[in-house]
Amino acid sequence: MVDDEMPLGLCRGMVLSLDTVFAALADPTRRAILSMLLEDDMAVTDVAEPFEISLAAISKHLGLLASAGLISQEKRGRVRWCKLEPDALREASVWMQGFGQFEPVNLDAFERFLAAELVAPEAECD
Amino acid sequence: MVDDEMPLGLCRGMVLSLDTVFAALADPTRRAILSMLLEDDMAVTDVAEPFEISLAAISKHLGLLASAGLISQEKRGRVRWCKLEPDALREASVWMQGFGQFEPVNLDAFERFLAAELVAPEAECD
DNA sequence: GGCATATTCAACCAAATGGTTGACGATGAA
DNA sequence: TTCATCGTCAACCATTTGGTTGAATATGCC
Repeated sequence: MVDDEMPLGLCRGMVLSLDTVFAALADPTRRAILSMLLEDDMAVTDVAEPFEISLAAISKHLGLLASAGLISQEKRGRVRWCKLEPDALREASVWMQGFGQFEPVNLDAFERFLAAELVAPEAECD
Repeated sequence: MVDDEMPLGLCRGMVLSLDTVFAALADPTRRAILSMLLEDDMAVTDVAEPFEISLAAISKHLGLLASAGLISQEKRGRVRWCKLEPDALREASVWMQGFGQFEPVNLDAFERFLAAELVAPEAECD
């Protein structure tokens, strides 16, 4: 596809961050990691602790999140600290707003959502 | 992974819609299609017209968007009309806005440095 | 130095993804 | 009826993804 022919101003390089951000968010393990980092910064090992997959797999997930800009990582001593970077979501969020006249910026809705989808394993999750 | 041990209430089947919605949004062709449908409903052939990939590939993309709930498809005559369903974005949008809204608790100098350093170069997209 | 801990790397694997082509069913038009 | 159009299906292919394991690298501690 040639840029001139691309619909609605899409052009290569511009969409890369949307690609990577949305792809990063498409995985439930990575979303769970982001939720954990919402509480506090964490070391890689501690991030991995609740999951059953290998540490190497978690390390890959963290690398992907970092390359999408959703987290940052800083090595102090032998521990690599992972920190949420919520700003990276802004571009994607703005993109999504373009499609909706959803009620914008509703933190109540978010908290309800977290309650329902993230922090409530009791819901028939036998 | 056993559900009991899953962090933050993740359990299978529950997060499926976020998975599929974000995965659908992770592809630039599909986002372009959604942008086109923002203007008006379109037939599959017309959706495919600006792209260089095959009609079959576009058909697959549309099927994926439909299964994610982001569009609906209705066959009238021999034409299948595609229609944007922006409501499907609401859940994902709420999820993202929640993260974006959290004022970073511990935004220190290092992170600010990273943010400045890693900001994508302004893509001049006419 | 020697050992344990923290994390990544490299090689591999299975499954999913995004694309192709050609055949096919369904529909509208001549 | 015959033909062109609309769209999907099936089979295939290359690449990416998400996982594994085992080795390697860094760092902290005794």
